Formats: sequence, structure tokens, C-alpha cells
Amino acid sequence: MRIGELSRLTGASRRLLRYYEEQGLIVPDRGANGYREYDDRYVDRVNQIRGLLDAGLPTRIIKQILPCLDKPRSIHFPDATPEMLALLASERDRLTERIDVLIRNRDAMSEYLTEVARCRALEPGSSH
Amino acid sequence: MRIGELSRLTGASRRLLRYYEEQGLIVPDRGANGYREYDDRYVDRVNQIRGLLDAGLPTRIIKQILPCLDKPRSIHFPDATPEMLALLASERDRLTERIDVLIRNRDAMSEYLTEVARCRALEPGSSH
DNA sequence: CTTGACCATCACATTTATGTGAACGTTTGA
DNA sequence: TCAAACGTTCACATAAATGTGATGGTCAAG
Repeated sequence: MRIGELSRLTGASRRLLRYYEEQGLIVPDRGANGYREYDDRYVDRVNQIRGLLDAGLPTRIIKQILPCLDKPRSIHFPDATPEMLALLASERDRLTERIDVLIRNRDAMSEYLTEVARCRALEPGSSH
Repeated sequence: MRIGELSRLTGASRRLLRYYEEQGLIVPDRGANGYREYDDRYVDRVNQIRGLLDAGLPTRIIKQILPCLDKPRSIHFPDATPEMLALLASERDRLTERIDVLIRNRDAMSEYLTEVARCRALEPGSSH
């Protein structure tokens, strides 16, 4: 498929898809006319990239950990250097910390919301 | 305490503390000389802000949800408008989605790492 | 009183992830 | 063949979170 199609399927603008390419996150083939050619797997790949970006990882890190995450499963193996593994581990730990912070804050929000709901339920006029 | 002290305690640069103020996230008092005066609770507050920023929330959202999270607990009440509550709920949901993405990716990383470790353990020469 | 460690404001720089538009080639269908 | 829809590159713009430096006020200790 070409860039417009992939854009539609992933929700990423064409511009953004070119940006991801510029950052080395995706490397589409080129047709004879110079058009980018993407195969189906790019849909998942782009979605995963967007998820990681949304999660706050910068592209330069994503670039390094992506190869570990999108191998067709079951074909993973040591083209991974020790440095890469160390990076991956440290990035995973950072991710874990971040997840904890997020969970704590989400729970605080939830708690506050249910609390307010409870108060509302007791308010005068609420039975109207 | 003044800005330098707070900076030391939180790890946020002075510049950043002024930025948070500019964004309306914190509102320190001013001494007679114009110096910012922070009381102890700002340490927690700033740390929470940094956590939320690191979690990917933009300052304009943080500004809206902070009042819900840092009230001295047990004194929460309906100075909250319905719009604010709706915003808070939607932001909580967005946070939940984000958390899910993060967890999935972290687990994938972990899985990959343990897998590689397992392979390494079986490699020739590993018993050296 | 001066020096050094603070504080203040203002302004300009940078990085990252995006948007927008110009200028121009390609493909496709009426 | 002509227009619409799509592709290309290049370049400039922006918002967010920070850094950096200029210029100057305040204050405590020597």
C-alpha cells in the first residue's frame, strides 16, 4: 500500500509517516516512480510506534527497542548486542516506574470522582 | 523556603519552577523584597507535577486536575464544576488506556529479555 | 563597603513531534 | 487529453518543556 492508505489505516498523517521514516523507525520500499510502498505489517508497526510515543518514549529510544518488539515472534535471537540488552532493560525499568506513577495518579483521580459522586448523592435536592 | 532550596529538594531547576508558576501550576507567595516564598507542601506538589509531566500529561491538563489531587485529603468538595469533573473522568480514562499500552510493551520487553537470557544460558561456552 | 551567593525579569535558543503549504511529478478515470 | 487525487521534496511554523545568559536588585559576612 502507499502512504495515503497507511495514513488512513493508522490515523497518522502522511507527514508523520515521513517523519517516522526520517527518524529511522520505519523503512518502506520505494516503487519505480519513487512512491513509498508499505506492506501490511506496517499498520501494526506504526500503531506500536504511536503507542510508545504516546507513552512518552522519545523516537531515538523507540528506534532502539523496536527491533526487539516486532520480530515475528519466535524468531528472536542474538543479533542483540549486550549494550542493546542493557538499554532495553533500563528502559523497561524506567517504563515500570512511569507506570507506577500513572497508576497512582489514576487511582487518586478515581477516588476523587467516586467521592464526589457519593457527596452528590447525599445532597439536598438530589432526589428531585 | 526560597527558590534555590526548593530546586535542591525537588531536582527541578529554578528556571523550571518559574515556568511551572508561569503555567499556573504553582502560586508561591512573595516576600517584601519580591522573592518567591514556598512552604513545605510545595516539595510534594512539584514532585507530583513532575510525575504527571513525565507521564505525558501537558501542563494545561495538569493545571486542571491538580486541585483535585492535592487538597489536604478529607477536605475535598464541590468547588468542582461539572465540566471539570467530566474533564477529570475523561483524562482518567485516557490515562488508563495509556497505562495499558505501557504495560503491554513493558511485558513484551521483559519477555524478550528473559528469552534472550534463557538462550544465553544454553549457549556453548556459557559454562566457562 | 565590597564580594559572593542569592534573587528577579526578560529574552533568545533548542529539541521533539507535529502542522501547513509551495512547487512539482504520477496515475487514473471521464 | 484534462482534471482530480495522489505522490515527492523542501522549508518554514508551532507548542511544550527546558536551557542559557544578560542585566540588575538584595543580603549577609568579611
